[in-house]
Amino acid sequence: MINIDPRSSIPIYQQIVDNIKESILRGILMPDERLPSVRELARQLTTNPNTIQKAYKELERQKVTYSIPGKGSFISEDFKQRLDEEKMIEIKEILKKCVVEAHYMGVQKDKMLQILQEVYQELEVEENAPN
Amino acid sequence: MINIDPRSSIPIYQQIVDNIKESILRGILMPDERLPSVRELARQLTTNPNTIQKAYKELERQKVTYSIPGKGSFISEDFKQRLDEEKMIEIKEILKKCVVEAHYMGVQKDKMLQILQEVYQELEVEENAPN
Amino acid sequence: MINIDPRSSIPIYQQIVDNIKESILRGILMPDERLPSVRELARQLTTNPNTIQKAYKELERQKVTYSIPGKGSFISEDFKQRLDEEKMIEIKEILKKCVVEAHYMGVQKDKMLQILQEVYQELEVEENAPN
Amino acid sequence: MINIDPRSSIPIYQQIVDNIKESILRGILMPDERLPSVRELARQLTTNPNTIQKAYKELERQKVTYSIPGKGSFISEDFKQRLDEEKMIEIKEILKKCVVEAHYMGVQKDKMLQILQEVYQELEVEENAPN
DNA sequence: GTGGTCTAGACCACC
DNA sequence: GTGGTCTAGACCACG
Repeated sequence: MINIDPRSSIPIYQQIVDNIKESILRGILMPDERLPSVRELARQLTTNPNTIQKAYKELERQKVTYSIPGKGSFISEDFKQRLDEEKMIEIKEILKKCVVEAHYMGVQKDKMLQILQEVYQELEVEENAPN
Repeated sequence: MINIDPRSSIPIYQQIVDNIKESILRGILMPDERLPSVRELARQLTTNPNTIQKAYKELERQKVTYSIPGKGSFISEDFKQRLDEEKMIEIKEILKKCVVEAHYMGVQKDKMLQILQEVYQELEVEENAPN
Repeated sequence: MINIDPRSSIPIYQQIVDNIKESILRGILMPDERLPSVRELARQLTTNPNTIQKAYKELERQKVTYSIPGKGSFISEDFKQRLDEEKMIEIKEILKKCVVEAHYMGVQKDKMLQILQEVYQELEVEENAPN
Repeated sequence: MINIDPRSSIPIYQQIVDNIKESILRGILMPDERLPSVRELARQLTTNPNTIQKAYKELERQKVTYSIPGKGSFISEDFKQRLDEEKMIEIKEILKKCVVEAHYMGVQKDKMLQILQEVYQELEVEENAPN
């Protein structure tokens, strides 16, 4: 389920964090579901338990999961953070970088909008709840 | 013109690269325009010349600029790379990460599309060229 | 009566100990009153009897309760330990940590004194015995 | 400056975090001041660099410090977090535990208030700014 | 030189 | 069994 590229410049623990957060969005992981144990996942991914531990702790810090010592790590209830100005700027910054890169590949505005739509479709997330 | 945040986790040389690429998109820097010399920019940003050198080298590698030995670095003609499958996936990956983060801040699909539009407006780029 | 949060980072047995000590202070549990049996409480809290056992043992160690083999655990008479220098330092240390955390939340001295008063009121303890 | 008790049940990295936060409050560490490097402090405290790293990262996560890779870790500007309801409850919980413990040592309300005052004096913090 | 990541292997408390 | 902490030693990118 979790796919890691050890050659990527993105740290392994970060890849795990991203991967799990995406799985939750996809509905593959449900609230209160138990994640593999640190040792178990370490064996699966043939990495060091410390690396998994780091990923799990980061997830817990972000309140994406909660851990019960002696029991395991579990998916939190779905929640929404406060959307403050700072985070809005952060999203915009990443999008801007995306747009700049896209420009150099000849991808223009309407194409980008289309790709964004596709991304949502691939995540199988229908977030446009009817008002 | 170039704004650097030395406290950011993004390497300084990378910030410079991003900054210049954005300026080109905005039309602030025009083709064949000369960039400041390494020493000049290093003084302006009160940073290490080696860092500037690294940024300029990276820009050249990406063919965003070209250099004439003894003259300096210059902005390349506007160009479009071939949009291969690999790069498409790359864009999608970044967008996906953006979408996942946005989800946890309660930002949904239509809001994201709107933000993307805003980003294009702020870049003052009219890329919807007639086909 | 006893409220346990299995997701808390505080060990369950510790939560039980704290909970019972607080109940005694509130006057909910009176001297010589019998605590539920280990099995009984384990069922109530849907937890492992070993955990309850550990909590009861800790309470007895602290002389908060006493046990009569074959009968059960009972609340001790109200007592005051000798206030030695060591324990005074211990209290101060915890308070200091509290003050440091409060500072970073913008809570200042007079507010902290007020909160401390509130805590006493909520515990419904009138400890200002006439000297 | 930093004092560690390796026999304490409190993790070493946590002791370091607490210690530095207290030093900032005392005015011993000032904004933008540089902390010892990870390796340097590890040598001073005869602990492992990883442990120091963990402490420094936790401080950064709490925005108490900021780090510039290749330069070091620095004290952030003084700041106040939003005081939300959740954190208020947290402070109260710790204070309550403090009060319960104090009770068993025969320390009563007025004595506690006095101790709290002393703690503030020892921290040499005069936070009752005139309005 | 710095911080950041990772591995290998150990010990502990908790349930 | 679980997560949490710690040590010892390694490699990397950055400036």
